[in-house]
Order: sequence, then structure tokens, then C-alpha cells
Amino acid sequence: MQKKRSRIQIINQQKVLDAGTEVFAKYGSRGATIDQIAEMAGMSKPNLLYYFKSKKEIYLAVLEQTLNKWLQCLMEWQVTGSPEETITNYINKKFEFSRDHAAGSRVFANEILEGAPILKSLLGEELMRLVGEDTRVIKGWIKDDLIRPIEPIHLIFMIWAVTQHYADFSAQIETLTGKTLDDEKFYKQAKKTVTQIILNGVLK
Amino acid sequence: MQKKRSRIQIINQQKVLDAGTEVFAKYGSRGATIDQIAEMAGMSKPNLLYYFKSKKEIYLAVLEQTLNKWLQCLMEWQVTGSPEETITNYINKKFEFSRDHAAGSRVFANEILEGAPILKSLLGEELMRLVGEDTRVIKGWIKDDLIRPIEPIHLIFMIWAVTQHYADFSAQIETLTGKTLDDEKFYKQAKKTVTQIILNGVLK
DNA sequence: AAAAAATTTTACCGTGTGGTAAAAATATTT
DNA sequence: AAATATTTTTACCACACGGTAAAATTTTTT
Repeated sequence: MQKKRSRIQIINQQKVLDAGTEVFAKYGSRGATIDQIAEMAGMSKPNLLYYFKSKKEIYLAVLEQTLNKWLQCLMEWQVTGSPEETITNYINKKFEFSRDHAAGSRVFANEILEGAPILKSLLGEELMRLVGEDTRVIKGWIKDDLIRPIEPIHLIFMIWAVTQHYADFSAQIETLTGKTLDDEKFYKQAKKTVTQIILNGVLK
Repeated sequence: MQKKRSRIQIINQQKVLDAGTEVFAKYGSRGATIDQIAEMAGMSKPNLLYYFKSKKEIYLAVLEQTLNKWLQCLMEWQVTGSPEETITNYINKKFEFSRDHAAGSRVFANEILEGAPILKSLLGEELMRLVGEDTRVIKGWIKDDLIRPIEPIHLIFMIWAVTQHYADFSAQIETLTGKTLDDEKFYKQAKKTVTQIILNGVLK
């Protein structure tokens, strides 16, 4: 039986989550410090610890928040129409996520680089199930002769890899192109090229 | 005028670089600790600091070692034959790198997530030049009507993204498939699927 | 307006971490 | 074998970092 969160609580907890996302995205759960997060959130360290009682608790909350958004993204697509439509839609969603939750994507990247100790248990079955579904859909397409015979899991990885790349490695991309996904024109160009190559790559 | 490095020096410096690569790969330059590196290298912290006088120095040495291997990989390919041959060869080389230098790839990933403060200056021009060359080659192919008209830079990013994904996110890949690139069969399957999709994606 | 509850600040503490000094031990050269 | 140079260990130090206690302040309720 939880008491209703006060106005200030709601605001400040979100401030901490936002700041935490930025800092964890850059330095990972180990490299990030409470002081950094507190400063970015615009409050003193003890004040921050009034809302989250430890660094680990902030990290877990950040991971969970990001996770929910990510899972939602993965589930939002539908096998409504043709493979072409479905894949296009899937890539769209993933690109949108990379643009709108770049920091979150990087928090994930850091967590996985650390061996995914938390994500493994947080995601566990859930992701396996989702990937299983996707694999089955793709296998169906192959059986129905709608796409070339490829190993489904690697197509999924390809799409994840490429879309996440634009979020996770934006620092590199920016040095090389001067652009990020925030640049509308660049965003569309990247999405178009990737979609084109993957579609032509798998469609018969 | 450097004095000749002793037998023990050569062995132990390499031990530190190897251990450093592993630890920095997991926790990044900030999250990694000298103690961790020393333990993994099988020596005491002061002993390690006898060979490298600071954490930063270890990190720079690790980055540089990895960078050289990576640049070599990027330069090893040749525009000898057809786009098909060339791209296949390029993907091959990148996959090989991901398998044989997975930890190094992760060190890079961490560095870029941190904003690439060191890599930016270490790579600077070099990478720009290399990418510029690749871009020009691809543009040539398009002009000669050998491949579809795509935006070259995104094709390059795609290949980097996918190949690096298998090294950087191997923890995730392992939970989902139970395999890594060390598994010969999985390695070949991944390479084959990725090559197939990209070739079909760009070839006319 | 007074009382109660929630929030923020100040002043800390123990531990982890980067790094050093100097003695002890080991290798190498003479 | 003695002398010298190199390597390793022991014993530290200062500061960063995670976290706490309690007083001071602000907000909300009565």
C-alpha cells in the first residue's frame, strides 16, 4: 500500500531518471557517479538520495524505464500486410526509437558491454519470446516464398545493429558526417538507405 | 633514444595490455580500475604501475594497439574486382576482426559511448580519409551502374554496425542464441546471411 | 496561524581507488 | 662472486565516491 507521490516527488524523481539516463549512457553503471547525476539533475547528492536510496536503485529505475519503452517499440509492429510493409514498419519503429531515446539506447549498450548482468534477469524470457515470434513470422514468409531463404535471427540482429548504431555510435557518426539523427534530412536518408538495402536484400 | 626493453618488460607490458583490453572492454575507461587490471594481469598494483605510470597511460596504450589493428583491417581490402567481390571481402575482414578482436571492439564501443574524447584526436583525419576513399569507390560503382543508387556512407555504417554488433553485443547474442562468433558454424552462418542480404541489397 | 509532513542542506564517515616511496628480492652484467 | 640494474613487495597517502544523520527549511494540512 503505497502513499500517493507528491507533486515535488514526481518532478524530482523524473529529473533524476533523466539525468541518470544521460550519465549512465556515457559512463555505464560502474563509471557513472551519483555526484554527476545529482549535478545534472540540479540537486545536491543527499537530496538526490532522498528520492533514490542508492546508485543501484537509480540504475535499476533507469534501466526499467528504458526497457519498457524498448519493449513497447518491439511489440508495436504488426504483421498486418506484406513482408515489405512489415519490415519497413519495423525499421521505422526502430529508427524512431534510436532518435527519440538515444541516451536510453546507450544505457543498454553499456549494460550489455558489462555483460548484461541486470538486463539478463530483467528481460530473460520476455525478449526470447518476442524474438521467437519474429523468427516464426520470417520463417513463414520463407516457406510462402515471399522472401529469400535467410537465417531469420541474423536479419533481426542486422536491423537491431544498424538502427542502434545510429544512437550508440552517434559520436563517431557525428565526427564523420557532422550529422546526427536529430537532423531531419540525415534521419530520412539513413532510414531510406537502410530500408532499401534490407528490403532488396531479403525480398524475392 | 630508447633503451632496449628487457625480456620481462616485454612479457609484462603485453600482459597488462591484454588484461587492460578485457577490463576496459567491460567497464570503459572510467569504470575500469587499476586493481582489476592488475589482478587480471596476475600482478600487484604497484608492480603494474612500474610498467605504466597511470591508468590513463594503460588506456592510451590499449586504444592505440586496438586502433592499429582496426585501421589495418580497414585498409587491408582492395578494389581488385567486382563490387560483389570487394564487398564480400570487406565484410569478411570485418567479421574476422569482430571474432579475433572482440574485446578490442568493445573498448572502442565504450570509448565512443563516452563521446570518443581520445579516439577523436587519435583518429581524426585518418578515418575521414579512409571513409572518403570508400565513399568514392562506391560512388564510382553507382555511376558505372554496377550497384543500385544508394547513399554510400550508410552502406558503410551498415557494414560496420552489423559486424561490430556481433562483437559488442555478444552478451545479448549469447543469451538469445547460446552462440558467439567463436562457434565456427554460427560464425559462418552469420557472415553468410549478412553478406547475402547486403549483396542482394545493393547489387543490380 | 499553528502543527505536521515533506524536502533540502550541512556536516560528516568509511571505503575504494589512483598513485607513491622505499625497502626487499631477483636478474643481469662485470 | 661481487657489483649493478631491474623487478617486486610492503606500507602507505590523498582524494573521490557512496552513503548517513540530523538540523534547517519549505510545503501542506488542520
